[in-house]
Parts: sequence; structure tokens; C-alpha cells
Amino acid sequence: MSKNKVRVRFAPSPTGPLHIGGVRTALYNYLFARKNGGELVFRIEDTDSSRFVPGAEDYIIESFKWLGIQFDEGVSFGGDHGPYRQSERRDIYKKYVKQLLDANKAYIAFDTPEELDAKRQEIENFQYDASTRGMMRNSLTLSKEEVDALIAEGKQYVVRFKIEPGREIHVQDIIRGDVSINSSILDDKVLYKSADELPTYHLANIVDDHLMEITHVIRGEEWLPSAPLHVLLYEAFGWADTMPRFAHLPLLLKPVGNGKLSKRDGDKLGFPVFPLEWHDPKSGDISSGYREKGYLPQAVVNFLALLGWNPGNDQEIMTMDELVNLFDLSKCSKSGARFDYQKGIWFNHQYLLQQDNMAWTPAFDKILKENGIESTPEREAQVVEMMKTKVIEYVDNDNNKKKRNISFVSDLWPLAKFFFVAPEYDKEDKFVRKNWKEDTAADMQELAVVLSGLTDFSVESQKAAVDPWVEQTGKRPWNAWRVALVGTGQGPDMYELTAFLGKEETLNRIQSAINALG
RNA sequence: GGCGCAUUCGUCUAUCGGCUAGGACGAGAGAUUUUCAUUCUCUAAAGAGCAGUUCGAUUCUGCUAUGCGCUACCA
Repeated sequence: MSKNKVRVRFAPSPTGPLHIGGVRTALYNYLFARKNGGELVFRIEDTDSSRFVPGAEDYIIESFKWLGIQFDEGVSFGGDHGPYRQSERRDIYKKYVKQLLDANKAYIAFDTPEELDAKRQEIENFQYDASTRGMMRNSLTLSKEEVDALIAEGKQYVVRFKIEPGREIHVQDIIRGDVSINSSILDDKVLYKSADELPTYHLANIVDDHLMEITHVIRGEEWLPSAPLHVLLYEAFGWADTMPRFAHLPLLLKPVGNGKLSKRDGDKLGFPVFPLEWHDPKSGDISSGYREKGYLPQAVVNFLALLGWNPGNDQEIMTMDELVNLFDLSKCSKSGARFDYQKGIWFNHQYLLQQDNMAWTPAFDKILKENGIESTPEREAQVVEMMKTKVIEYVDNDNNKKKRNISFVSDLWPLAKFFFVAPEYDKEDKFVRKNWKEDTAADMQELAVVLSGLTDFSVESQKAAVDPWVEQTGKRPWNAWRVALVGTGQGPDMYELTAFLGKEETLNRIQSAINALG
């Protein structure tokens, strides 16, 4: 077994959909593993049975599949260090809890949650530690017989870590350098609960990381304060020499206001905070996801990678392979990053534009079908080609309608509808009013005559017929012609559009416009 | 309250003691486009404050301020 092989893990709790911040943590773990030729483990930390949410685990797996983040082992991926679900590792934890108990590095405590609450009420800033454990109901204050009797009669208890006060504990963080705190401020953390026979995060985490031979722990900054506790646990088990290296990532902050990005922010501010759409099994609420919103996974990955890390130069558009190549934990920033979803939109725009036209057609085809349009992939690709750089969307931002270029395939429909459906003519439309005057109908009549003489309706053929007519008469038919075919001022070049629609449809629309607008 | 972490344009960030502080998003202006877009060009926009170290500090140190995180029988 290669002692030096890099092994990292992503270990979410199945308490709901995977948060975008969690996605980034997983991504960094993935990039780090690939970069160093190591392995990425997928572990499920379901030690809090009360918070378990059905479907969450599958959701998380599907999310990573969509994003292209691959695991080497773990839940649903197999491997030699299983089981990878903490709820299936009870016996393992029990063994290690006993080890700590036998070594007098942990103790059994019978205080009920109610008693602890009462203590907190009674004493300001109460903390269960070396200064208070002597006045609580635990195996340190009770005799062995009393403890055994209480357990025998089925009393619930927890196992607490016995922290020695007054020690300066140092954590060497790859991103932050030396971080130290005094052990006196730590409380005697609960390591194990008899109620569900499961450990808490801290114990399970240390035991699993050790047993799974994890070499680097890359996680969010919210874990930094408990890192010294984890160091103490590694020492207590005698695993200090194989303790993994730590890297605490900066947090993702709300786009506006204060605090870290939370699961609730997304739909409140109009952008997804989850990779995939999530249907809450209890409340029935639906939370939007990047996939369903029309984002490309490469765009999401690229965007997320740059939130808290950069390659050290100005390069922004990077494939997964490039990211792997360039990734460096020491280049991660230390401060929290505000989640700028507008930049995320820009990334999607970039990736969408890069895509082959045919890649758009499945999504576009779906939208067309929803609107009752039957078409062919070739025809759709042709429209995409013409519209690709003409995509706009109106985003309701703080009640101000802002026009911006966005690229979601779904934006195509309102802007490309006229390719498939004849427009409704609106005399009040600004563009129509400006470009459809009293004598326009007569001009269009003439144009129709010119066009009806053509048998070949290609761009070149139309040009050959219409350009001389334009030159001779000095007429400017373009905008009115556009009104006739599109209904307003948008769309591609007139000849392209006309060639796409074909002779019959073009002449029909010109006639309809004359009838409707006079 | 306690402990910890952080602090460069509105936002994401570059700079590892030499700066006329660079790039991107967003914003504004112009050019291009017979429409709407796209695209291109340009403009505005920053080192939290105060000390110290130094020939020289955005970069190092300290203090203050501010922000964030943790402070559960949750992770």
C-alpha cells in the first residue's frame, strides 16, 4: 500500500439537496486529487438520524454525475475502505469510543439535555469542560458501580472527550498557515450518543479519515474552529503522525446583505443555489437547480472554481482538464467570496456560444415541442446559427427591467418564434409605428411582385432581384419588410430570414401585414 | 460575551518590498450592425484607519475598526 498516495474525501450529510458551496468544496477536492494523482472518496455522514432526508443521497450522487466530478470510491462507487455510510459503521466507532474510555481520555456523562439547558440558564456562558465537569453527573463524579447501575437500568448517556486545559494547540493550515488556540476554550465535546448508538461528527470524522487513509482534509472555513479539537483527537488515538493536512476554504457569501450563502437565498434572489432542481419530500417545495435553468455543467464548474481560487494569471475560461492542471491549494484566497451569479450567467454565455449548433437543438427542440411546433434538427440548427449571438433576456432586477445578453437555450423561443409562427401585427408597436407608413403597403406590394418572380429563393437569388429594384426606386424596404415577417424590430438579416421561410410563407406574411396594417 | 479567521475598484481577483496598482463581471460612452442583438474600442471605479520596520510599503509587524465563522447529544 503506497503510504504517500494523496487521498481526499467529500463527506456530505444527507440532510437535503447539495448546496452550491458544498459543490465547490467537492470540486476543489476533486481537482486536488486529480492534480496529485490521488483518489477522491465519497462518504455519507449520516450520524444525525433525526435530520436524515430521503432522496438526498441520490440527489448528491446525481449532481456530481451531471457536473462531471468523479469519485474513485465511496457510497455507490465501491472501494476497499467501506462501508462508506457512517450509519453502517456503528461497531467500528464503538470500538474506538471504548479505546478512548479505557485510556481515560473520555468519560460517560448522564446529564440530560434538559439538565444542560437548566445549567446554561443558571450559569452565564456555561461550558462543559475541566472547570465544570466535576459538578455534573458523569463517570468522573460517580462511582463505577453507580455508572454501571445507571447503564444497566437503560439510562441514556453520552461519551465526552476529556480535554486537558491550558494547552496551546497548533493547526498547520495549507491556506492559512499556523492557527493556534488554547485548549481551555474548548468544551468537552460529545463524541457518542447512546440514544442512537452513533458518534457525533467529530469522532466519526477522525476515525473515518484515519481508517480511510485520508491525507488531506479540504473543507469549509466553518470547520476551522474545531480543527484544534480534531488535532487533539488524532493525538488521543495515537495517530498524530499520520494526521491529514488541513486546508480550510473561504466561505461563499450572499450576493447582497450579510452572512454566508444559505439554502434559502436562491429563490429569494432569483438564482439557483442547488445544482439540480430539488423537490422537498416533506414540504413539497421545489427549489430551482442550475441544470433545469439551462446552465451547462462546464460553466457551473468553471464559475465555481474561480470563486475563491485563481490560477494566478488572467485566464478565466478553463476546461476541467485545465483546472486540474492549474489547481493549487496555496493559491486559494483566505477571505470569503460574495456569490456573484451575474458572472455565472456570463460563464454560461461563454460556454453556450462555444458549443456546436447541433448541441443546442435537443433543448431547443424541447421548447419548440412545448409550443406545439414540429421541426427538424437541421432546421433548428439553422435557426440556432442565425440566433446564436442574438440572444437577449429581460431580467427583473430590483424592479428595473434590465436588458442584457444572456445565453440560455430557453431564451431562444421568444426571440425566434417568428421563424416558425407568423407574427401578430401590432400597430402600436414602436418599431411598427416608426417603419410602417401610409405608402408602405404599396411598396410591399411591389416587393412582393419582385419576389414572386423568383423560382430560386436563396439569399443570392433574392439579392440579385431585390438589390436592383432598391437601387432603381430608391426605396428603403428593409424595416417594413422586417415588420411583415417578424412583426417587430428583431431577427437576423432579411435575406437569410426570407430564405429560411421560403417563398410561400414570405409572400403570405407580406400579404397578411398589408391586410393588418393597411 | 468568548475564541478564531479575514480586509485591493460595486463584485470576483492579480501583485509573493519597487505601482503609472493589472484582468474579468457589472456600469457608462462610442464604433459596427439597413432591425434587435452580437462584436470591437474607450471611460469611470480600489489598497479600512493609525502607528512601526525599511532607501522604499498594497505587500512585513502591532493596534483600532469592520465583516465573517464557531461557541449543540447538527454537520
